[in-house]
Amino acid sequence: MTSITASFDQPPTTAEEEAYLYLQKGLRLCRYKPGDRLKPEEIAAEIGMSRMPVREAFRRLAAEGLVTLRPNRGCIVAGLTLDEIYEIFEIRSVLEGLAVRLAAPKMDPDTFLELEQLLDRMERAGQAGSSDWVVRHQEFHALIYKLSGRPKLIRKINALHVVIEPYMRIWFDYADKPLSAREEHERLIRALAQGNALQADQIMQEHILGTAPLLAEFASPGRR
Amino acid sequence: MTSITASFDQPPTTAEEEAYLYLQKGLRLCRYKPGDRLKPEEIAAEIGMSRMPVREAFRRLAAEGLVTLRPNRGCIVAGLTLDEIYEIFEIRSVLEGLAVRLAAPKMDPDTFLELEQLLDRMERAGQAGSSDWVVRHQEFHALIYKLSGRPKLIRKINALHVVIEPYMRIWFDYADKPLSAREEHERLIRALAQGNALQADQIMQEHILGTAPLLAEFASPGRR
DNA sequence: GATTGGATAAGTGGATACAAAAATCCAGAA
DNA sequence: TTCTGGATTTTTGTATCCACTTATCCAATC
Repeated sequence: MTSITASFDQPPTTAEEEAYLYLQKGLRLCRYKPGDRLKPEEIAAEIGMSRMPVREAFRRLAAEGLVTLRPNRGCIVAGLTLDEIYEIFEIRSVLEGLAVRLAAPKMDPDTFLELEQLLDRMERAGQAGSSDWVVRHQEFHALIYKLSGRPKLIRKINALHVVIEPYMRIWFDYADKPLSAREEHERLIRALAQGNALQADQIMQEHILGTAPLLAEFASPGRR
Repeated sequence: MTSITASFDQPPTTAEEEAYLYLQKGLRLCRYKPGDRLKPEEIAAEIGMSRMPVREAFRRLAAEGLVTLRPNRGCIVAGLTLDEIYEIFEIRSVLEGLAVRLAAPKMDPDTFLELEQLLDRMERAGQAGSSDWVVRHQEFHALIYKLSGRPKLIRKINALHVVIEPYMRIWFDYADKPLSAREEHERLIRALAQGNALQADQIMQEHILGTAPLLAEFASPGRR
């Protein structure tokens, strides 16, 4: 249905697009690790093109903060310090808080039902220990954000999610998240159903800032 | 001192960098208008390089939302609809609110003094009708944000400022801003001086959302 | 007069080539 | 052994070239 991360709907139309998606995927799946050097020639060979489109893809990724580009020094996978992870969570908290605040007045019974169903599926997936939980969780949040009707805001939120995905992945793999998150999610949709925008905002901010310390615990070893 | 917008400190080290700064400047100063088509060849000729670095600069600008890039259709200067301007102001309000909230605990007497001095200079520039007001105003805000100690947050705020600069420019030229803003600025630094983070956040959000309608008034005619 | 089809021009995307910069390697000296 | 300086290799930055897509223009047709 609605994916929180960028749409992979249509196949890439240009080589640059293909390179961009290929690299983004590699970064999100941790195929490339922080500090790794991405060599244009190598990557170009992997996907069967010349260095040029790859270089252009680098520029985009750099603008999104996924890699660092230094003149004559090539492209380095950007890592996040603990402070930076926290900072991104702070930013997320206000952006996603804003999104739910704006979504609250647009809540309708149909959407409420859909959200409850997603919660149920999350619950089941969580109990089964299925990785499906992550996907449903993203759908749950994406659905709410979409309600806000703010495309630019949603783009910014998604961009941040891509940046922290490698760190979230560590967390998802080890932490016992479904239990802790469940109650907050229910409080959230209840506030939304009541049209209590400020409370929903508040819950979302706590929801996000609450996960930051947990994540730091897993992200810290081996991080600069 | 501290400039709110990107640093023009050192001269560009690569042709791509030069193209990027050249284009960004052109966009900020409204030399290129929304809907204009930017032809790589033309621009490359203007600054004495080939199309390649210009194309790469386009990618960065596109990632920042300043231009739109469509396959085989070239590079179009992005315009903002009224809705999009509002949306950006909403995003700004929470981001800059967060920045002052985080700045509050780090406030010290020296900085307070510096802020007051900047307010005075703004006051004088405003009464003289000098465009200096805009620069001081940016310095004032930049100083507070810097206090927050959140580099990524500051970068995001600055990026948004670049996007709306052409619209702010219209507003600065016509509106009677110093009078309306003065009181809010004073309330802001008073809240900061008292370490009242939440109140400072609140004031900042109101400060930003309050200017949005004024700006829309000027931005609307002729905008799609 | 408006519309359509196709020739022509303009522009874009990508590969290759080449110069310049950085990284690497290795021999010789301390 | 460790450090240093320079030659070699690798990699990056940019220009140029070619193929292909899109835009423009003009004439033939309705």
